[in-house]
Amino acid sequence: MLNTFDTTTALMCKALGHPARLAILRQLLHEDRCICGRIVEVLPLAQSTVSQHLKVLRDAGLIRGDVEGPKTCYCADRARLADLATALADLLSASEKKR
Amino acid sequence: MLNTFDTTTALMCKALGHPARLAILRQLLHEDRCICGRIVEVLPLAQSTVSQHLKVLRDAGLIRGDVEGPKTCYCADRARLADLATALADLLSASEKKR
DNA sequence: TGGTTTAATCGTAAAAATACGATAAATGAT
DNA sequence: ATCATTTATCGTATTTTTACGATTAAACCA
Repeated sequence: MLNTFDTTTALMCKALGHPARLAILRQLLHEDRCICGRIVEVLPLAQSTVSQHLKVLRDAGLIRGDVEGPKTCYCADRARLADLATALADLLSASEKKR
Repeated sequence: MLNTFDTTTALMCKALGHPARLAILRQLLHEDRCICGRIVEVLPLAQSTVSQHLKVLRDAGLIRGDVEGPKTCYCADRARLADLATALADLLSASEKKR
């Protein structure tokens, strides 16, 4: 009754299920690439908290982070986000067929 | 930096951010309408727990529940789910334009 | 009316999430 | 080599989530 689809989709949804993380993702989509410090500037949260949120997003596969010297440059994984949007749309369309 | 979009979208994502709730939604999409007891049959969770998950989904606007005598008949709000899929897709396409 | 069925709510325990400051680790600059 | 910058991680307190059994409330049936 709960399958792989559920757990991976739920993981992504869960990652987006916090306003701060959604804001972080939007920031990354907007600026394309940015370092942790930039996000700390924009959000009213401590550096350690932002770092924690970035980890959640990364673990869900929604963003990637390249270490560049002492900095880490983050960017959104657009394909994964597209996958999620598709997964939700598919959930709907699969059930439409049998109506 | 965190707006209405973020909070409402995050609320829906958060509701979907648990495998059991995703399974419940899928069940409702599949069977179109079903009562709480039916979901309890399908999931390995206690009645009170299922009821709690149904409340979370309802508060997020993803499902609706009609009281029918002693039973409550739940159904998925397809429009809201479509809205979420669209919101995520828009998030992407809005950022594509400026690349 | 009394008993049954159904679902919500209450109370509660355990686990997870959230936020922070402090610290550590790594790199770059002087 | 030392110092500054940047980010991850640690430790921790607080809040929230999750799950359960027990109880309540409402409606139906006999």
